[in-house]
Amino acid sequence: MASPTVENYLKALFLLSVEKGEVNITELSNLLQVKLPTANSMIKSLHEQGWVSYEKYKPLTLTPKGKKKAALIVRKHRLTEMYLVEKMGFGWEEVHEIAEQVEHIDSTIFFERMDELLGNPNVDPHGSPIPDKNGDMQQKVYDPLGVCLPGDTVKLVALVHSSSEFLKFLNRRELQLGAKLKIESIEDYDKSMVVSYENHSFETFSKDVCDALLVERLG
Amino acid sequence: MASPTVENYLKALFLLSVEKGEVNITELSNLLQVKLPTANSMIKSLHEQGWVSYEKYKPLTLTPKGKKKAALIVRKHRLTEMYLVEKMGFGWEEVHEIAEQVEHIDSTIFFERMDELLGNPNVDPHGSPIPDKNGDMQQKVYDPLGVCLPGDTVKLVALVHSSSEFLKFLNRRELQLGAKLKIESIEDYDKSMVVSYENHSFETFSKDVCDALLVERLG
DNA sequence: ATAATTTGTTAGATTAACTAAACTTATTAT
DNA sequence: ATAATAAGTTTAGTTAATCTAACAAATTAT
Ligand SMILES: [Mn+2]
Ligand SMILES: [Mn+2]
Ligand SMILES: [Mn+2]
Ligand SMILES: [Mn+2]
Repeated sequence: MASPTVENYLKALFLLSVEKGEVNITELSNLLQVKLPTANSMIKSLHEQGWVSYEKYKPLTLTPKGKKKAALIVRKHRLTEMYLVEKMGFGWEEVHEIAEQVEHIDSTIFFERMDELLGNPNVDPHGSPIPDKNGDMQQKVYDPLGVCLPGDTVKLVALVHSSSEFLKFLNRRELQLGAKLKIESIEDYDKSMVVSYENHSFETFSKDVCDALLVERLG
Repeated sequence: MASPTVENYLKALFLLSVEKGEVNITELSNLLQVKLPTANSMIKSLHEQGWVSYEKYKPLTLTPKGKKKAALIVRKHRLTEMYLVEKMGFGWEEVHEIAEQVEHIDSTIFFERMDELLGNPNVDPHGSPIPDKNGDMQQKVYDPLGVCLPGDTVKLVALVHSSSEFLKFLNRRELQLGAKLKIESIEDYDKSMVVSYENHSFETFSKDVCDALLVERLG
């Protein structure tokens, strides 16, 4: 059994390679909040154990075995977040911290029961995909709101990142996944957008926010 | 924050001192499945950190601080077991292993939400008391079925131990907490008892089993 | 092409949790 | 009272995970 520490490294490698492709040790050490030599020596050990492909001074990749292992941890994390929101009434900004711990629980039945009770969801409360039992994850490619045009009607389906600050920002504006947004106008100067949804008319979102909101075009 | 290892030591000390009063290091090391010197050096460290009162060659006791800490871990364990049974549909024989891990999760809101959703239970699925938020646990003193007499009618309220083998034994006989038992007769030779309950008439239980079933007298 | 900067590696140390082996103290049996 | 056994302690050593400091390689800027 891999330790929680090892599991966190594998998960970090997986998530970084999903968003970037290549992973270098500096990014990894930043994400995990450890010093570079710590990550370096852990990588050597992960390499020896067959989780990671590694050559000195080259970028890192997970082996197929490592990738599957990591995906199954991500699965546990995201199922947990979904369970916490759907069955225990937590807000989407509260669940990551808890899931960060629950993901290390070693119990097949526990996560299978969660999955059943949730009706086999394929996305988490932030719209991120949940890998299946084989560790296969299909990452859909969505447009950020930022690339849409005035007059477009879109549905909010996922987020680029899910920091609790960002989630609380969205909470304050009552913006949830599934919301239908209409783009009223775009400010040419700073690319901020004025949008309407539900009972919010003419909310203004900065470019930063727009680029973090992933949408599906409607109609 | 105490590590899971330290938490398991504190919990073990707490549970051993509830059932025996005094704790010696050998029992502790047996329960935790570590060698005697391992437990010995951990005890020195727990002593230095103020969790345990300790003098060489003397039995161990938790300090008030250690006792409270331990009780709150037991609280998390037992709330978890209750949640798994009541809200997730697990059998009482399946939950201990999972709770053994979940008890180490560091999240006030998580366990408070569990407690709420369960309606602030004060016993776990095996009838063991759940310490309150201050770490106070009132251990009720029940009679084992073994001390009852023919003709007595009693209610099963708790178990002396909850090994999954014992729980599966009870499952096979459809005997659950809350069941009303009538003692039909006692075999003088081996002190085994013939009891009736629900739609089970004349089940025979060995002395060992009778001593592990805690009951409340009725009528 | 050389220098400066960034990135990655190695060496040496620390702490937590564990072990086996040797030793000491306490308890029990003769 | 002495010997035997059980219980507890110490010593020396391992592995995992971390750190700081020093060094080396690769990349980027001049
Ligand atoms: Mn998360
Ligand atoms: Mn984690
Ligand atoms: Mn239990
Ligand atoms: Mn535990």
